Amino acid sequence: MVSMKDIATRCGVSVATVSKALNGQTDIGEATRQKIIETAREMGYTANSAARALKTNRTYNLGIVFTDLANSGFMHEYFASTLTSFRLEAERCGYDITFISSNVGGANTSYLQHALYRGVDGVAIINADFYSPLVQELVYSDLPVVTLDHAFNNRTCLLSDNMDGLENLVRFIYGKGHRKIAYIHGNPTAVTESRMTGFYRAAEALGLNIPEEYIEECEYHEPVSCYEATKRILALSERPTCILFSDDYAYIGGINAIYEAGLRVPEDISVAGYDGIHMANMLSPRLTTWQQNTTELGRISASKLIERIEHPRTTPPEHITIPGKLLEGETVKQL
Amino acid sequence: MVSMKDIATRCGVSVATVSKALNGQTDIGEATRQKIIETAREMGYTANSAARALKTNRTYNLGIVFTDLANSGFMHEYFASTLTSFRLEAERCGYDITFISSNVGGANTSYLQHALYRGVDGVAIINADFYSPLVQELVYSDLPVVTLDHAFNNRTCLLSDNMDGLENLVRFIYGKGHRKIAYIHGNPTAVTESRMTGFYRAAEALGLNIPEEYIEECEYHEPVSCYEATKRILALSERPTCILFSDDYAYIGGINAIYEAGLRVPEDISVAGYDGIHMANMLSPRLTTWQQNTTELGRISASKLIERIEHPRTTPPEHITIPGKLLEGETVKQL
DNA sequence: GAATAATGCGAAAACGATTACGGAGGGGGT
DNA sequence: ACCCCCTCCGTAATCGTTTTCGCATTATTC
Repeated sequence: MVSMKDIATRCGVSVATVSKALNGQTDIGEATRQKIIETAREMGYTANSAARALKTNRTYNLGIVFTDLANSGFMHEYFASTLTSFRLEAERCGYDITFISSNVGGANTSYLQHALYRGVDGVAIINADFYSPLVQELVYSDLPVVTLDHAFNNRTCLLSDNMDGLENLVRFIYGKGHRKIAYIHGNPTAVTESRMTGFYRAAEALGLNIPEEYIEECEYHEPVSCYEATKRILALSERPTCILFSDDYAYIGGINAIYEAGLRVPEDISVAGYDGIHMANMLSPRLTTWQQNTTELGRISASKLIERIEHPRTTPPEHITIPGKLLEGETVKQL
Repeated sequence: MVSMKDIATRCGVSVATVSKALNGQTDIGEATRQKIIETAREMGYTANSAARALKTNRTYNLGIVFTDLANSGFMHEYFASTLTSFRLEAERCGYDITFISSNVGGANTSYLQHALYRGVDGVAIINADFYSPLVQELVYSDLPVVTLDHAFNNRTCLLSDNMDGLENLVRFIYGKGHRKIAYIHGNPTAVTESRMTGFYRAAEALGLNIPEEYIEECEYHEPVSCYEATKRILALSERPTCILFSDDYAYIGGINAIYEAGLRVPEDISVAGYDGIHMANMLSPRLTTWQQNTTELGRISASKLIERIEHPRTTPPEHITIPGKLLEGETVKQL
């Protein structure tokens, strides 16, 4: 590997001069700068990020906590998509991305330890168990941190508009004439809480009476558990006219239960999902759902994190809500 | 940040001793070692990977080339899943993962430049345009490299058994009594070529006559283009009894075309996919497909890459094929 | 032409670790 | 008592940068 020293000797200048020339310092003559840049190109010079990081204490590396909780062996489109746009924005700003996990090489280190070891400039927690002490430790460390879909005091955080989303969804369904609406929600998290609040808020505002049996729980992103919850609801003596599912993917299980019961969508029963994954539009009938703006979620979380890294004094922590939008689809029938 | 120097002064030993104690060198007395380890823990010491990398020329970082070609804004489950298990295995061996892209911070660098800058110990090319000169440059550099689903001379590579997969799929369908089999293949890549070969090999071995019109092209993972290709096939005067789709996800488009034509699966027409994504089992009827073993693909590519990094002399490059398996599903009818 | 200011460059320390080499001290063999 | 050999630890160089400070040299001003 060719280093600055090689360039320096070749150009007959000092290493300091090479460094300054290559980094655009102003106290270098234009002629020498050009010569240095040129020979750097010729010799195939590549900077050494480790040396730079050692000296400057900046790595231009962002840590990502992305734990596949469900362990389902593949990534939820919501997270995958958010991650993709996060990465895009980070790279646009000159940052690379490293996964931060809590045990590397058998050594059972903490997230924070790992982040410090790698010297990342900041961390985005995209997907993790927010209640775990390891996450708490990381969040309240000195590192710039942004979290996704879970708010911490005095830390910036990006939220999908879960409450509004569900409220709007219910209002839309209500507008179609439905009064008996069931909700199969996901496992309890901050996200679920928000959505439940939205659900009940709409119900109250609209004067809906929601019997207890209309509320079921399933596991997010798990069609099988959704299939079973759906069966329980379909077995009720007073069946709802519309079922809201925890998410679009789990809905695949729900629709199976519905078909098995010999019902058609939306003729016999209406349904709606949540997430707005790509597939929702491909199904037939097209699924009515609330689309979260993952592109913005990823982009903004990256840019806010970088802002906090580069201008810590002038960037206060904030809680930012990214609005989604209704995908009308065809699965909610006008009554 | 507490460094080795701090520990050294606290323990009344030299920095060298601290380093050796912490790294398990044998020329340190047991008593001093314990004392050093203990105070390191007390003081909350974390090693500095940059300094270590600078000195040792090893980062314990693996580069990943993972370009979302389709730009579909979300990750294909096949790649996402492979990536997940790659990461798992890498972390088990004490390696972290960094994305390598060809332009960071506006500077239009090459993959190789980026990899060298970050000093990764090796690179896995999971998803990229293998014909691009940037990839070629990377593959034939001095860095240890493994590629996925695209073989290069003298470089280790992991292949899903695309040829066998398609051949077995066709044989299975043939076994169910089908003789008129259409194939909507994906856009031309090395993978597509293998699958086509498998398709024709089976056809020839079984004495099938495949008219030209039975072969259509669509874009991988793109239901809309698959929808159109399917329509073209359904419009043929002599309609096939079974259609093979490029992949399970694109199939969503195909099924829509089939339903639109008023046909039922598998009563009126049989279908099969490829990939074996999670959803295939959730659909109703359950999709017949060939499941690629993404878990093994990811795991083995990581372990082979690490092997080549750690024992370059004794690890020859190899081309490894990972077998998949048939998911029978319910979409191929017994004729 | 002298004083001052601006410009261009180098010396050297520092970042935090690793490692080859050497040396002190103690124990054992003869 | 002598020599040799372990055991255990320190010295110092080194990895490739960045950055402060200072020193020449040249330009500017009166």
